[in-house]
Amino acid sequence: MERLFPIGELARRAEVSVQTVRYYERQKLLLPSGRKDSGYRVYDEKALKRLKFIRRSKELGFTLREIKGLLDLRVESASACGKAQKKVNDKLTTVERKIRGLESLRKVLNELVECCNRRRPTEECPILKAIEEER
Amino acid sequence: MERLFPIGELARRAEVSVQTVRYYERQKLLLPSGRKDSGYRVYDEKALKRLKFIRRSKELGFTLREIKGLLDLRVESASACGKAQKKVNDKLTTVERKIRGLESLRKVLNELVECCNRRRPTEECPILKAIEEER
DNA sequence: ATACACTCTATACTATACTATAGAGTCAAG
DNA sequence: CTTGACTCTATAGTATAGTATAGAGTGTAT
Repeated sequence: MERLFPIGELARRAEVSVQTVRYYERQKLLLPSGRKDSGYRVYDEKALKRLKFIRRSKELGFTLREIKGLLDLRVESASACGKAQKKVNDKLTTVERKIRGLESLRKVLNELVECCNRRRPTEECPILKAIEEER
Repeated sequence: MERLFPIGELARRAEVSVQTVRYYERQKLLLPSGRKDSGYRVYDEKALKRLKFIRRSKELGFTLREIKGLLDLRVESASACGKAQKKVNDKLTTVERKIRGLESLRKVLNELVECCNRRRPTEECPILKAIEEER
């Protein structure tokens, strides 16, 4: 028997607001595990994981629509793994491009720190050099 | 003498709309290099670089406010390099957390592909394993 | 000199992702 | 058995980041 908990606890543990959880439900991103007789939503640990995944993915620059796509990959994988493969590869391409962009930005930020450390503040240190890669 | 070009060419080359360029100007993110007598905006290659930087940063999940912060780092670096160092380090922390999140997501996506390749479609392949790291 | 693409300002509208509020019901500790 | 924190639905409002349109002027190729 897994422990169930109400929306307030879910929201607190995922560090989002209760309204946001209900909003995600309307957007079909996160359904409650069930309802009490009173109508109160109840959630389990899996729902909490899913909500944390949503929050973190948003921080990585995915829209709710894209996040839904990512979560659907899992659902489809059991029944139609082959069909989903192209989708997964598309997501991989996107993720890898984001990683390259961020690594380029990290490099330039590190160069900025170096400029400061070496007391050469008049150097160019151009942050615009970052993320110049073409698609 | 550097070649100057109008807003339409700038927008086309940065792959954004003309309205978006004017919107960024209102948000003080990108000023034209100058104006013609007619009032037409003119831009140079540096402005194009800046606009591309804005577009790419947005794809990496930064808000316009955050992008402004990144671009201001460069401006401040010449005059007050020392003072800006904490800011740069904060940005580095953010960027590195994003990279780790994306690498975790990439790992899970690769596992999904592997599951398909090995014809083991009934495995769990749980995408929820991704991005579980706590802050 | 005219036609057609481009630009100007100002304003209004849209999509996404929340956030707040009202008014009513529920839960649980003392 | 009450009181205070929590939850419910429904609806409205907000912030961000554009997008669209109107009405007027500009640039330039023929």
